Amino acid sequence: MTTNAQTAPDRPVVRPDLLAALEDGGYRITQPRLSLIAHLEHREGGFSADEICGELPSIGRATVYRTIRILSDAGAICKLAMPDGQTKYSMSRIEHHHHTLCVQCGYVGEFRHASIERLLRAIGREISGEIVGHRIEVFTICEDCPADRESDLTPDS
Amino acid sequence: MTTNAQTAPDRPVVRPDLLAALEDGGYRITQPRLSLIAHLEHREGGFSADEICGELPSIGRATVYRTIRILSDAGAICKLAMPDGQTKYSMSRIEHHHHTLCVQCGYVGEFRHASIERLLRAIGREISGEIVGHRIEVFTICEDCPADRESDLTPDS
DNA sequence: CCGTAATTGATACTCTTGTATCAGAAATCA
DNA sequence: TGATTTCTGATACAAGAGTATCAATTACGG
Repeated sequence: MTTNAQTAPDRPVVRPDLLAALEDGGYRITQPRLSLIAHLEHREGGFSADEICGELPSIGRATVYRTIRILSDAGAICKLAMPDGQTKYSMSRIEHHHHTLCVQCGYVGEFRHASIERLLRAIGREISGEIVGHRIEVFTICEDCPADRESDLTPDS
Repeated sequence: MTTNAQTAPDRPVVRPDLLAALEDGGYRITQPRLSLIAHLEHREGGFSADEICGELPSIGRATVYRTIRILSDAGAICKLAMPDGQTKYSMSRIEHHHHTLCVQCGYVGEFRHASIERLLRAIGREISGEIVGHRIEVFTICEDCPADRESDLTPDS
C-alpha cells in the first residue's frame, strides 16, 4: 500500500543494534530474522520462545528458537528464569541491569542499582573460587495485577 | 555418632528439623522418606532429583521426586537453577542465605551477606509493585576446578 | 545474474523434570 | 488386632525447551 518501497523490498526498520547482533556474529539478514526482530524490538515485558512461535506462525519454530538464541548469545535479549522454572526472555535496553518478574502476569521490568556491583565485589572476596556470572531476579506482583488472585498466570502484557 | 537405635527398628537418626518438615506438613514418617533424608542430610553441594534416583535405586522415582518436593516446599532444601536451566537442590543450613554454583562441577556453596537485605529493601522502594521473592545466584568456577577449561556459561553479568 | 553457501521450516526427536495412575504395602488409629 | 488411611513404586504420560535432519529456498559476493 505504501509507495516508499523503493529502497528495500519489505525490510522493516529495526533497531540497528539488533541487526548488528546478527551481522557481528556473521549471520545473514534474512526476512524471517527481520520479522522476528521487528516483532520483538519494542516489546515490553517477558516472553517465551513458544509464545513467539504462536504469534508469528509464518516463521518456523526452529527459526524462532535459533534466532532467539543468536540474539541471546549476543546479549541483545536476556534469558530469564521464572520461579517455577519456566524460561522467559526480555529485550535488553539498559546496559547492566537486573530484572523484576511478576509471578502473576509475567511482566518483566528492569532496574539498576549501584550497590549491586559493590555487593558482588564484596561477595567475591568472601567466597573461594572465581565469580564468572550471577543472576539476580526479583519476583514481584506488579501494580496492575490484583494481588488476591493466586493461581493463574495470564501472559498478557 | 550416637547409637540410640534401640528406640526404633531401622530408623536412621536424622536431623530433627528435616523430620519436622514432614510432620508439620501432616506427612507420615516412612522408611523411604527416612532413607532419603538420611542420604541427603549431610550432603555438601548441589544435587538433582534424578541423580538421587540413581544413588538410591531402592526408592522409587516418584517417591524421590515427591519427597524432594515436600522438603523443598517446607524450606528444608533449596531449589536452584543452574545457568543452563538445570534444576539443582541443596540442603539448607543457614537461615537466610544465597548460593554460589560452580558452573563446572556443580558445587553449591552458601553465603550470607548483610547488605543483601538492605539492597532488597532499597530495590523495593525503587520499583513498582510488591516484592514476593528473589533469587540471587552467583556462578563460580570453584577452587578445585581447573579454570583453564573453557566454560561459556556467563549469563547477564 | 549466477553460483554457492547459509538459512528455512516441517517434522521428528531428545532430554529434563516432573505428574498421574493405581494395585499392593505400610503406617497409624481405635 | 483389625480398620482405615496414606504411601510406595512401576510405569505411563506430559509439558517445556529446545536440537537434528534435510530438501527447498534465499541471500550475498562477485
